[in-house]
Amino acid sequence: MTNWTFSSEEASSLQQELATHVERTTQLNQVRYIAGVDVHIHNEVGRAAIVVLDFATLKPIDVGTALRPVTFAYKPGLLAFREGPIIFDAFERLEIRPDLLIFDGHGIAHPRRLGIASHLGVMLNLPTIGCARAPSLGHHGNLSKSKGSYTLIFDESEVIGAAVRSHDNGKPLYVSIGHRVDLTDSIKYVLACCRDYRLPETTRWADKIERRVEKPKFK
DNA sequence: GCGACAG
DNA sequence: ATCTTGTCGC
Repeated sequence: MTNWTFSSEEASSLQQELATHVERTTQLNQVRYIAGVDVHIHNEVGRAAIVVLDFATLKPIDVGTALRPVTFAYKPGLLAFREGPIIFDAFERLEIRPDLLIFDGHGIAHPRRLGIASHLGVMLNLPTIGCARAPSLGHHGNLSKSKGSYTLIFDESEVIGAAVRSHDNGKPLYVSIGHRVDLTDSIKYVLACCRDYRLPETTRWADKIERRVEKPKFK
């Protein structure tokens, strides 16, 4: 399951098949635990982290990490095949199962409507949101500079996501449905997690944190 | 043929 | 993803 050895053509057709299983309506009861997912790759060695937060307080309560070489080269539209396997490794190390996961990448805002958030959402059978820092497909109008504003992204006549201002005067985030969440809720949960978001401060703190693959203790 | 299409 | 500098808001 985590040994993905596909050609680009096979990967692409698998996406078309999996895309038929994506559900674009919200099926969330209560979100008690929400998780952020990201992968860092250096010299073809990947490090993945899934941080589970208590949604009420946004305090971290669990983390799953993984370290392994990546094999699939990056190709636009096929990010899930590069980062997916190591994300599964990290997910298996979680002790607390999140109700909702936010990915660093697109959901249905994707050529075959199956970005990494949708792909992993279907495979994990969990609600997911795509939250990318750069747009992929589609076009959108202007959005105001104030935090919380957003504008829909269209591909032809289809709404595939929204450009969302997560903080005043900052670069927008590109939010899209991953799986089992509608766009309105996707935007809502992303903004809720950006409650005190400030990129420069986040970066400064991140620089001070020693990279580690051991599981921190929260108790 | 050219451009676009996360990380 | 990466790299660098300047600018602005709080």
